Amino acid sequence: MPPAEPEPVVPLGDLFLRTSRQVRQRWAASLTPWDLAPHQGRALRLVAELEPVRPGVLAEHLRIAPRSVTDVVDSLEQRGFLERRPDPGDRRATVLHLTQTGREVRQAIDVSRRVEADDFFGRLSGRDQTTLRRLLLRLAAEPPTTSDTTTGNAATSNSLPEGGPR
Amino acid sequence: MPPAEPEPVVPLGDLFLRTSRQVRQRWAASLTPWDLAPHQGRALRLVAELEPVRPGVLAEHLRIAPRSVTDVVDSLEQRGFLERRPDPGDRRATVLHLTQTGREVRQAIDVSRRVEADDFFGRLSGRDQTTLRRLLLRLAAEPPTTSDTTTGNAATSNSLPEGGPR
DNA sequence: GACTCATAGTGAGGTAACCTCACGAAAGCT
DNA sequence: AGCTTTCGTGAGGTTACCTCACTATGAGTC
Repeated sequence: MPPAEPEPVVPLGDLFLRTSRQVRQRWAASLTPWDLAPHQGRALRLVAELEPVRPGVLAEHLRIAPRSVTDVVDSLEQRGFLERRPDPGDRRATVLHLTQTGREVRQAIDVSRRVEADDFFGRLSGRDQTTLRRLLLRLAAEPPTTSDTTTGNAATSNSLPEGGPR
Repeated sequence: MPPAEPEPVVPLGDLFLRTSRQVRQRWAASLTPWDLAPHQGRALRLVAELEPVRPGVLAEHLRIAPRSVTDVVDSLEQRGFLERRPDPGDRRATVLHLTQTGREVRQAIDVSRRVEADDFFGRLSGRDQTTLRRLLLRLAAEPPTTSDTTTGNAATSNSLPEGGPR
């Protein structure tokens, strides 16, 4: 037999990324009615989740530099989705609160998002969805080993202070 | 107990995105030895795949505007990974070819990439990997619904001409 | 209570990856 | 021949990030 089949098997990683792009597209689509960028959506959700939260903490959760959070918060505050209040316990600090509008929008997005997800993953049977969840949980679970390349920095869970190479 | 539990079950979409972030991180890591950005890696791979390819076509595959391809190509040409040659059949046009270096780098990245993927997905049993592939294939398969613009293009959806809302 | 050092948020200014618009050169149609 | 389209790119804009430097405050030490 001559040379083996070219084996056009798509590598798992490629497949995964290709699929995730669709998921991201849908998530972005859930935001368009409010004309929000994905990163704003993420911030909104996090603020809702951590409700009285300081910008610095938000920065950690978003994995961006504190300075960048200022901008995101600016944009959301300007839109009336959240507001800055002085932190009663520390006069250097600020705490972020959702406004009523912000809360409503957040919820509406959440619904739309869930609808999108159900639609997308609904193409799998219930059993398959459960399986997928199990597999993903296992993959997402542990910050995998090291296999570190560039300067022994903590690879995967890279906290924000490092200005990662973009 | 009146109000039901908040059900802290992570939505599938979230889980998926969270996992995909790790995959992307690894893919980016495969590129750092050559100091390439992900979008450069993608371009390199595509050029290798379509070998004598015109910038415009590359733009479609990358789903970015033709003008943006010029920049990407500039950067890769400057690094000596590919070169522009006049298109013999159309003197307005240009065709892109990988250089020898480009070809080598492309291949090295490919290997590194596969290693990363194996490492990551290796946390699943062989059976589970097969299952995952099956599920992903089903999800990635058909660009569900949505009005198709350019007839049955294999593309996921949105071809480039639309400047998406950013 | 004053000294020192760390921390919170932000102004100034930079970069990278995109974008649109406009344009010259060549191609294609009639 | 003209008219229209297509190819790639110059010019200039936007966005989402970044670092550095700074003020105001807090916390620890004497």
